[in-house]
Amino acid sequence: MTLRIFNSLTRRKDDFVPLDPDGRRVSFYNCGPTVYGPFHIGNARNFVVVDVMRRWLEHLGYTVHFVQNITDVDDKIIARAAEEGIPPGQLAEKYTKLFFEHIALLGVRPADEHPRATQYVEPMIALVERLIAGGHAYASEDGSVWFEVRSFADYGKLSRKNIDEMRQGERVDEEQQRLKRNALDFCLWKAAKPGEPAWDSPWGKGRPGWHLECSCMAMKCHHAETIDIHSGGVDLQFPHHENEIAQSEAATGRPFARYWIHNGFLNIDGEKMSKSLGNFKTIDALLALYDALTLRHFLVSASYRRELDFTQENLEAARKATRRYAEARREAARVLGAEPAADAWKHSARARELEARFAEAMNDDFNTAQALASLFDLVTDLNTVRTAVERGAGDRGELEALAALLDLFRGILGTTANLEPAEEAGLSDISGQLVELLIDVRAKARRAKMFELADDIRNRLSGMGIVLEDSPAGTKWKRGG
RNA sequence: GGUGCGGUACCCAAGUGGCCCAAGGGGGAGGUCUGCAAAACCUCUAUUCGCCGGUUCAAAUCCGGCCCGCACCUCCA
Repeated sequence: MTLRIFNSLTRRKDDFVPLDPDGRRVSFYNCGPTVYGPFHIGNARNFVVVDVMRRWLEHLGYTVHFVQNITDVDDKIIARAAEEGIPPGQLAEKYTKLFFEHIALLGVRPADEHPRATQYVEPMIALVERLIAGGHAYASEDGSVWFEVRSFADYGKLSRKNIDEMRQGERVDEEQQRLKRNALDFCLWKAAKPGEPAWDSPWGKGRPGWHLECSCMAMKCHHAETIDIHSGGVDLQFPHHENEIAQSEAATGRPFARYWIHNGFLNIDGEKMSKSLGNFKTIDALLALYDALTLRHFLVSASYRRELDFTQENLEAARKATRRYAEARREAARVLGAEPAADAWKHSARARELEARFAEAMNDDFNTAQALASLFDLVTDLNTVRTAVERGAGDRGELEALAALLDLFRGILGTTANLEPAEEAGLSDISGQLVELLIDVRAKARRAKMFELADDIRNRLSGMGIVLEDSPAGTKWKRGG
């Protein structure tokens, strides 16, 4: 069973075979954030789905070298810094820090490397010189350097755009048009205006163009001119990734990336979420409404290529779905008393069957939506076996196996217990003790068949957000409901 | 104008030639358990996959036409 990846370059699901002769090492590059503000849940979708892909590749036994850049110098950063009255570098630093904090809240692991554009200016300049030497780029009178699109025959191969059919001249900067030979030519090196962050270059003071960074850092960090996987949102397909291909391949004469992965947009109430539309939701704002497990589950509940609509109803459904497996796992832990061995699932035929279904789904272009079907079937079995064990009739080994398998699935999707809301938290020690006291009083009332009193206690606690659940083993309580 | 994506039950969402009278989640209905609830479990909730034709022994899946919605061609994950 091999992994198949939908490759934007071929528009097919291609078998995944890494370039590494041993077939073990995988070079993976994801376009990271431009740190001019906090990222939003739409950006988070990319970070999360790519995190899941990375985890799956590792699960399959690959050694993944995962690189995600941080664009810490760019027009928007400069503009925003001016608004806030602080140096651009300081603004970038602030939001870089916030980026790491926010991905951590969503359970997204940091990349193996997070190169920053400002640390790679030297090799970027070298790349520009190489392109000029090869006749693919030219400097304009202001000290900027442009990539000459018509010099690269394959231009448009990723986004299937034909240079002649594009709406040339529409919405273009007039000043830039004057400097460029062709409207589609894009900036490799941008001449600095006074006061802007700038580096010395053969063309004068300036800063690297956005597209250039990714080409340069992808090749540098992977020590290769061809990498295995390159990913980003669909909106980056054109022009960003198209331009990356053009400048990289024009320079090296080799394929730049072998598998191009593009995730679909996250809409909000049916409309595209974006920073420019201003309808975005940041992670900290969202975490006040939904727990991290819910957000992450929601983001993996549909296949990554599809559009996903962020609505209150959808999030509420996701929240309930996560409670289903979180609760099941907690109950299993309670009954088991000890953590199962990580590979305990291998001892159960049923678990192996569920694992095979999960793997089949994930190998089919990271189909997390379908993988979840296997996860939920597992949850049903887990609950059934757990109930049986509680009644002294079930197979403990089976319970351990299923619990271990649930951990495995959640580990791959990243919908792990550490993202769960702390349901029993939020009450001070004394309040918790008072709840216990009321439960004891109620138990006595029930034994005395004083059901009216018992129900009154339960109802009033429920009114305070404390839910009681009776079972043969005693009464449990939790917050919410 | 060009290039793509999508339309599957009340909602979300897999499935892209026979395993599909269509997975899974949410919601709803009934049941088991329970003093009653809750939770859990069981059953039911699309003979049908935007519409119309066609190909095929066989189509949600392929082809053609049409109707809707969305994105990209400009910074954007």
